[in-house]
Amino acid sequence: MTGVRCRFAPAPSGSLHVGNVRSALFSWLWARRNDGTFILRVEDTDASRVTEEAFRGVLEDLRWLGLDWDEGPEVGGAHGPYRQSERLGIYDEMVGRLLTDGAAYRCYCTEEELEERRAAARARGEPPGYDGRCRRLTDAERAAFEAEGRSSVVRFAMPEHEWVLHDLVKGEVRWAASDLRDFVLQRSDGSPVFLLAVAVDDMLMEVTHVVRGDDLLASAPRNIAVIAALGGTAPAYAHLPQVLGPDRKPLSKRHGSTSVEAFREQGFLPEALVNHLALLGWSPGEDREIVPRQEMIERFDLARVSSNPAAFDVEKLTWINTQYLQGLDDDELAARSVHLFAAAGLGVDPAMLRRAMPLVRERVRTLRDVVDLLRFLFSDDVAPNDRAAALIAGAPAGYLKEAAAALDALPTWDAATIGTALDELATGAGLNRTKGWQPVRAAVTGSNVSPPLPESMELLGRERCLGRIRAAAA
RNA sequence: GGUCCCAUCGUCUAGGGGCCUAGGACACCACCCUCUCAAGGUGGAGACACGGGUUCAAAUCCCGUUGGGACUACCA
Repeated sequence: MTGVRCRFAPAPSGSLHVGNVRSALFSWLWARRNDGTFILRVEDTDASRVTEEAFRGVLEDLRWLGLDWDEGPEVGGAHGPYRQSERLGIYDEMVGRLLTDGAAYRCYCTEEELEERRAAARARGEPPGYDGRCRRLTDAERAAFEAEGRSSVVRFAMPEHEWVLHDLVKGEVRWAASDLRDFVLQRSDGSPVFLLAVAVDDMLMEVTHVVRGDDLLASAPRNIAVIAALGGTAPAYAHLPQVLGPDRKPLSKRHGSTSVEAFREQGFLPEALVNHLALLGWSPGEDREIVPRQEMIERFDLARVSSNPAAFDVEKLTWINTQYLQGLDDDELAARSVHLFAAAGLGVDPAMLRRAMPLVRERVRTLRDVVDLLRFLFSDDVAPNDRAAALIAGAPAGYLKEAAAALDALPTWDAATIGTALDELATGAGLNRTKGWQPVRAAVTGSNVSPPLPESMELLGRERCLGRIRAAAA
């Protein structure tokens, strides 16, 4: 008896969008939860649109998210190959079997004819699917079409009875026989259609649980029928509700930056993204929100997955991200930020970056915030932003010049000493700490917002601080 | 149009007949803390779509209405 086998079968369209990732995650969680096998299968039969780069993007995203696969591209497995483009021969063979068994038939209807009859059926208020005409062709008629040189597709002869699916999250779903019409398995150019490939692969790969979006719910009975016709055992199905965008429309390219890549570039941690996605349609119970991976695996249960759609909430993701960010130690936080500094065109001194971590940890929501907050350390271009310029302009006459002199005279350069000096300076000018420190902050960092000032200045070094303050004073 | 799916605070959810004058989280508001910004703390506002049933009792079960969504291809 084989254990639980789950799969994720994305079309390689570049970076995965988070709705797909949620499906991948739940499938992965179910496999892990049951000490089962997680399979990655790439649905790349639509060769025209698939690039090697898009394929790599999918693998990269999954790895970044920590959704490791036991069978699939680059890791192999006993049920390969795992790219549908490499399985074309298998689909051919299966179509042949279906044809000889009479479970499928050649259909010679042209697109125009189909369209016409569809429109007519619809006008009569009947289900618009294929009417089954070629299913009943006589040998003579078939021969005539062949002689005529008509091209043909292979259609599946859908058994005419009611279909019942016991979906793991939707419960019992029924379809009347009349609603499930004969569908195309193989196009006239010989290429397999999704419905065929999925069924064949799930069967051959011995998948036990198909966890996917509920936009595929209606294709379940077709998948099952094909597998049955092939003599296989159909897997159990769990159709997940859609992930919605802020406008409550299914999340799609229309919502712009919803790709894993985009979130990574915006400075989100994979564990935060995973955590948020896990909470969409599933709840760990006990009012838990932050759920570490291991615990997520232990608590996950398809039976507890909700069947109503959930909207992806960047605000909540951001909050979750800060929770994880605060849990990172200095080395990790620094290491995870480095690539974003590079992306921002900033070269970093690793030691200095590392020392700055305690200053920013509790004031960043994304890794990009780390870059924004620390930019002044790694770039001497600190032209003040508008608010900073206003602070500098609003300082008492000669205030910054005085500050430079006082700081220059300090016996030692450490946060405590700097802080005391700044306070004395402020009191001398009749200002409170807030008012007194802000102009200095603006001069040193170019911004009205920064990590704690004395500590920041210690890190920056006396010379660079003085240079900036004098420049601002001028 | 047909078939199917879905319906608790703005959002994610807990809830699976009495424990609910509906709990938690994000966001929001106020206050506290405070060198800016955050983080943190305290408090606040905020929901069972509607209408019928069933039942001693319904957010929870059933039906309908309304509203969303999916599918309805030689797309996946």
